[in-house]
Amino acid sequence: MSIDASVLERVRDEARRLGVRWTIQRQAILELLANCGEHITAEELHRRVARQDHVISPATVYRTVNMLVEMSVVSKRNFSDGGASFEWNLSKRHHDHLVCVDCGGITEFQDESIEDLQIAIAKRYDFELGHHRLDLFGRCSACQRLAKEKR
Amino acid sequence: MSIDASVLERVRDEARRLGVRWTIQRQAILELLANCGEHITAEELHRRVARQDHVISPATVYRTVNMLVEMSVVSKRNFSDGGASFEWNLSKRHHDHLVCVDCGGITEFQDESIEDLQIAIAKRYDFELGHHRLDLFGRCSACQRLAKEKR
DNA sequence: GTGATTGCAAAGTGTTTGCATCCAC
DNA sequence: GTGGATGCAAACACTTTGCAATCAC
Repeated sequence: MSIDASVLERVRDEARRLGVRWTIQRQAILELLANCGEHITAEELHRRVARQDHVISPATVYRTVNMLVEMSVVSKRNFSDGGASFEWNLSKRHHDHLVCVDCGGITEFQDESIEDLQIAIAKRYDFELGHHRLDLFGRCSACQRLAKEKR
Repeated sequence: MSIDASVLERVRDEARRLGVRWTIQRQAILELLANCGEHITAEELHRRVARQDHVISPATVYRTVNMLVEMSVVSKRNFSDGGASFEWNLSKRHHDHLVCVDCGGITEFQDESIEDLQIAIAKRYDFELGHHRLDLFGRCSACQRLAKEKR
């Protein structure tokens, strides 16, 4: 399943409206981000665009993702040390993450009651809530099995 | 209110038990971490130890905090870009964070029902839950007032 | 044509590492 | 005395920036 092309067009048009020129590189990065579905680092993004055909410099990747973050098209996350990862923001409900500390795998989940509780907490502290992040770290079922076998 | 000295002694003894030598630098870093009460970056930690009296290199600060993270005495967090911060782990209940995007201020809070919900979610995904982090980003009440005045 | 965007290389951060010296044990 | 810890500087990984050439408009 790939993202509806009209969504990409809307991003492009919004960018143009802001006086931004639409280049092959930007289109390629946008498409990758929209369709990779997972969290992707700038480095990996660069590798994939370069593989497709066009030469692209890391600088352009960074400049573009920063622009997209600015436009709220993708969001930036710091799961751990090393590079940040980027994630497609549009056409997806808010969700949080289960991060496996063994394999690094990320499972997304969503839970309405947690969202509600967060709103209640923000209110309690007179805090004007923007976004939030909830990451649960632990061991996924596959890695649990693996760990048991090794024992 | 400063941390009970016996807690620091216990950390030192545990380190020695692991074959680690206890130096003036390590003692200074440990004390600062235990008593600063907030989240502190390696850079700030370095500045404060250096100010006290002893010369200390950034390398030593990094080596020491990494050791303390390894020992679970402090935990490391990546709130945003730039340096990670470190936070005293002992003698403190688990809590989460309200991060003000305007002033960068961090308010801690704890909420039992959120903790419970997280356990339920982990169970749902057959996930062996270790630690977790929940950060709410937004604007603290002081910055809300400031923003209103400017308008 | 004009000015924004690109690639490149250089500069910047934050953090780690190699090595000779030093010091806790 | 011995081996682990330190300071220093160099190396690192990730990201940003200056600049001339290029390309979208």
